[in-house]
Amino acid sequence: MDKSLSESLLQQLKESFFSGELLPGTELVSQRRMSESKGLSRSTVREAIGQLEAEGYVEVRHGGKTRVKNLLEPYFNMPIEGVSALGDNVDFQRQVMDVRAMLEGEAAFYAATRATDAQLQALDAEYQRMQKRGQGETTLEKAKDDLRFHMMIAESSHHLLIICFSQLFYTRFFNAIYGVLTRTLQKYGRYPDGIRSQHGAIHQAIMAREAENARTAATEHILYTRRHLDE
Amino acid sequence: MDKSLSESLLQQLKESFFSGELLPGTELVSQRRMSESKGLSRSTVREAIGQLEAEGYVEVRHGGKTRVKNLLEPYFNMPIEGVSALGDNVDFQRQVMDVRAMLEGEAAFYAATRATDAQLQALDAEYQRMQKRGQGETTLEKAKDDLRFHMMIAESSHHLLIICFSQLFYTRFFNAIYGVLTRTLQKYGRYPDGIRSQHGAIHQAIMAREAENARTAATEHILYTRRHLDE
DNA sequence: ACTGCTAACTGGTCTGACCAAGTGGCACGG
DNA sequence: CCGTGCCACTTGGTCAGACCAGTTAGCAGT
Repeated sequence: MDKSLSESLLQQLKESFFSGELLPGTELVSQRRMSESKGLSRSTVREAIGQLEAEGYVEVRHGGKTRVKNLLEPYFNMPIEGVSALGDNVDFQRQVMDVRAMLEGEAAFYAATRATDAQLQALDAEYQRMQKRGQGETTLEKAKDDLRFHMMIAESSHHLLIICFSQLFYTRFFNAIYGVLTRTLQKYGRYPDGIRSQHGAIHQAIMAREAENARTAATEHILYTRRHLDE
Repeated sequence: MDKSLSESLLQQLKESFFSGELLPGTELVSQRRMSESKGLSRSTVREAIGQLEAEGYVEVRHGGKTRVKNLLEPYFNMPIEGVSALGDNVDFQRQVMDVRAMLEGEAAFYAATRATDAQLQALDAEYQRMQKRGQGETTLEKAKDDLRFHMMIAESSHHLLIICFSQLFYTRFFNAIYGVLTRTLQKYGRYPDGIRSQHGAIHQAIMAREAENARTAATEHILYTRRHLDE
C-alpha cells in the first residue's frame, strides 16, 4: 500500500475518530507536538489536518486549539463529497436553476406530447395531493414534493436521456435546490404565491397536451424562483 | 473581510472555476509558478490547492500536472456499455439530437450574453477557418469541426454546468452524433446547404450579442439536422 | 477580587532545500 | 525510418527552521 505520508496520517487520524479514541469536543495535540510524536515534518501534519478540516472532522482556529467536531456532521451535509460545499454557493445555485429551467421545460414539452393516459392520471393525482396539503409541511417536505412532481413529469416525457439526466441532477444537486427554497423562505417568510399558480399552469398545459405552453410554463416557473436569488 | 491568505486564494480559484476561466479538463499552472505570480509562498499555494482537491475541484498527481475536474463526470456513467452500439440506432440518435437542441440553444444564449471579447474573437476565427476549408474534408473531420465550434460556444457561455455537461455529452455520444452526419451524407450525397447558413446565423447572432436569436438559431440548426432522420 | 500586562502557547506564512514521480527530447541502434 | 532507452527537466511531496499573528493563562499591581 503506497501512500503519501500526509495521506496515511490522515487515514490514521480518521481511524482514531471512528475508534472512539478521539471524542467529539476534545482537542487535538498541537501541530508541532504531533509532528514530533509521529516523526513527520510540520508541513506534512498541516497537510493532513487541512484535509480533516475540509472534510469537516475538525475545527481549527488561528491561535486556538484544534477541536474535534461531531462525527455525524460530515454525513449530514455530504451526500456526495465536494458537491455539498457547493450547496450554499449562490452562484452555483443560480446555475442549477438555469439548468433546471432548461431541463424541465423540455421534460414538460415531451410529457405533454408523449405521456400515456395512465401517466397523466398519476400526475393529476399527485398534483391534487400537493394542493391539499400545502400548509402544514416543513421546508424539506415541500422541496421533496416539488422534486417528485417534476420527476414525474420527466418520466412522462418518455425521453431516455432527459430522464437519466433529471434523475442524476435531482439527486446530486438536491442540496443546492433545497438551498434555493430555504433562501427564498428566509427572505419572504413564506412560499411565494406565484409557485402555486405556476404549478397549476404546468399541470393544466400537460393535461391539455399543449406542448409549447407546457414548456413555457415550466421554464417560467423555474426562472421565477431563480429571480428571487437576484433580488 | 479578514481571511487567511490561503483561504482567499482558495476562494479566488473557485471563482475562476465558476466564471469559466478555469475550464474542466485544463491544467493548473504549477505550484511554483502560481506562488510567483500571486506573490505567495509555495506552502500557502499548496494549502489552497490541497483544499481544492479535498473538495473535488481538481485532481493532483505526484509528478504530473494538476487538472481541473469535470464535476459531473462521476455521475455520468450512464449506459456506457453499448453506447457505441447505440451510435447506429436511429431512435437513440434522435434523442441525442433532442438534447443537443436543448443544450446548444442554452449555450448559444449564454454565450451571446456572457462571452468575453477575446472569446468572440476566437469564435469568429474558428468560424472563418471552417468556412475556408469546407470542401476537401472527410466526414469525420467535418464532425470534429462541428463539435469544436459548438464546444467553443459552450465554453463561452461561462456556465459551469452547461460546459461540464457539453464536454461529457460530446465525448460520450460522439458516435451517435457522427452517425447522424454519416446518415445524412449517405442520403443526400453532400453536406446539406442549410447547415452552412445555419452556422452563419448562429455565429452572427452571438457576435451581435443577440441572446434570443442565438438560442433560436442554435436550436433550429440541430432540429433541422434531426429532421433528416425522420421520414 | 478585579484589572491589565506579558509570556508562552496556538495556528499561519515564508524560505530554500532535497526527494520522488512523470514527461519529453535526443541520441543510439535496429 | 522507426522504435527504444537514457537523461535532463518539470511536477508535486516532504523537510527544516524561522518569523508573524491571534489566543490564553497566569502573574503583578491595584
